Amino acid sequence: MNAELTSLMGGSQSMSTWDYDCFYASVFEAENPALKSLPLAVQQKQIVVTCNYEARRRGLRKLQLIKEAKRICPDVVIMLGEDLTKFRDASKELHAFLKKNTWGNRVEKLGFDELLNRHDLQNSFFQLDKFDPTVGFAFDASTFCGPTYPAEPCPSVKEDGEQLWFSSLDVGLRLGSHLANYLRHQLEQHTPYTATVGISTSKLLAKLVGNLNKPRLQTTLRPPYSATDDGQGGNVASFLGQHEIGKIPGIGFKMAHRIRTHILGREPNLDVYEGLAEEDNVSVDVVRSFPGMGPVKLDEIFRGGGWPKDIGTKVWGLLNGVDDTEVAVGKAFPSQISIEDSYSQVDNLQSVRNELLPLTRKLLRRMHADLTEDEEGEELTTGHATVQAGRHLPVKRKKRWLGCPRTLRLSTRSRPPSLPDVGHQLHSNRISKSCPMPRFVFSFSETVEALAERLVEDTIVPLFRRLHPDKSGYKLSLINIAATNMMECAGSENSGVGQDIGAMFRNQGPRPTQFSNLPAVCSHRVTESHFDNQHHGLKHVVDGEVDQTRGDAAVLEWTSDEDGESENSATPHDECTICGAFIPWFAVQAHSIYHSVQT
DNA sequence: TGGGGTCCT
DNA sequence: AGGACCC
Repeated sequence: MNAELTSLMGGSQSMSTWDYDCFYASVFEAENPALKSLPLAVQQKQIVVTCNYEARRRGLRKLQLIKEAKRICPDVVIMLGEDLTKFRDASKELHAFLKKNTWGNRVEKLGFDELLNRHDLQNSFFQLDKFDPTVGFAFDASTFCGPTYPAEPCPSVKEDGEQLWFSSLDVGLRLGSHLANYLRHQLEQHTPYTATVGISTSKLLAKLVGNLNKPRLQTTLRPPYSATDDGQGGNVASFLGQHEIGKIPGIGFKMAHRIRTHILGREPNLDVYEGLAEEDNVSVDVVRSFPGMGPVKLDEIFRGGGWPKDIGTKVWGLLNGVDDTEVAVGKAFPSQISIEDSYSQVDNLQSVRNELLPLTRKLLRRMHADLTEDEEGEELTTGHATVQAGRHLPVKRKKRWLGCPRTLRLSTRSRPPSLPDVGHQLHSNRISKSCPMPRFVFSFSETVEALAERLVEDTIVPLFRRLHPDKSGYKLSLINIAATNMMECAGSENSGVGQDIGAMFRNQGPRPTQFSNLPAVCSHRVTESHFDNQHHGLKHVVDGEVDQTRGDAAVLEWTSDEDGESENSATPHDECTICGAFIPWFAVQAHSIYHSVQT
């Protein structure tokens, strides 16, 4: 394996990004399944923040004006989604689902509907026992599961008997694709939600490749990633190169604008409504091959923008498919909680007070929901432990703070003077003031209602006066209250690296009952017709009726090691000295752990 | 154009 | 305290 490849793999082999399909709309559909067959849009103020696929089929889009949506699709069903509570709750459930199936708590959240999951193939349970399919799950390691980019392997590779790149990268990605498929089906079985997944070796690549097959499918970026010796370009370069520069995660509106301006030699025409004009598109390929382009040039392009010091190097890396950022460990609580609302016009102190009170109540409720736990919380998380704790019933539920915000921040946005402004809405207009979070808000003995009133009068109104010293003259279009500067409270658990091995054993594989229809050993390969891309939105699970063609049994069939794989296999296997099963290298460690806890 | 979040300077 | 980025 060459050094470039090692760098692309980042040592982590494989990871996936999970994107829950039209998330807000799915939450409403989960509440009321009758909505599934109707065009459904979720509204915040004047816009459609998301809509289901039936609505998209009829021409609706995300971030469309409500007016426009109603014009295009008069019978659209509209749900109000300004209160995020139910979405946040659903998001937590989905995070918990993936976390319990992942070693080392390597599940990072990006917003409410996106997760990054670092696969841990050393510890994941594949093919643990060839004769007992209930341990782990079986799969055909000679194929990728589900759609890939490119769809077919490079022809030149097949001719090449040596298959230089047929390495741990291949194995890791194949495995990643099967693991993702397994987990997607688990998700669909156990929750009302569906997800779209991208599998690759970095956040950058996994996120982008996941966009290729959108609802309810997965896509894996195939090797070879880097250029091979015979001059074939790698798939990373060909895949990334086609993307418009602003589509690359990490290159936002401002940086994309600077790059386009430099490449085009003029300001792009930015129609805020139509997006970027076709002739102003600048692809990654064009940027990368622009004369003199490199980290130094990029630093020059970004000079004076207040970006981090090493931004040129970082962006050059992204353009070349290099993203070394680790999947973060899932945090026990957020590092900031904020509540905001927008208004047509708030212009006097009494209206401000009227708006501050409900916002503050919501903030305090959120602090209780997200930053506290029951004193005996961890003992009560599983049914098993509940029985043991039952001896002490009735249990006194004492709450305690897990995290403690030390700062309170008030932000406002003023309505811009109503100039028929052709200029872009580049600056956000928000201003803020902060102060220490008063201690009394952490009291468990007073009601949220009482605490909120006190907080508004004692703390937030004074903050507001500092923020807007002039008695009048402000026209607020937004107020935001935030609890920030979060500190971990003493005594909270150190949610370190994968401690509950027992729980992982219980969760890594399907329950035995799910395999009750399976023969103990299946020796045929998974056929094409089993893959999701063959049903492409045709078959769905309808209200509790499970579509058998999508179940574990159909998708996760076994391929025996000895026939297809052994002679030309690039996947090393070891024979287990205890049970005699052939174990791929990546599962050896997990397999031995399996034996060690089996007794 | 919403109601959230992250990290960096 | 603000500004970039993300969804």
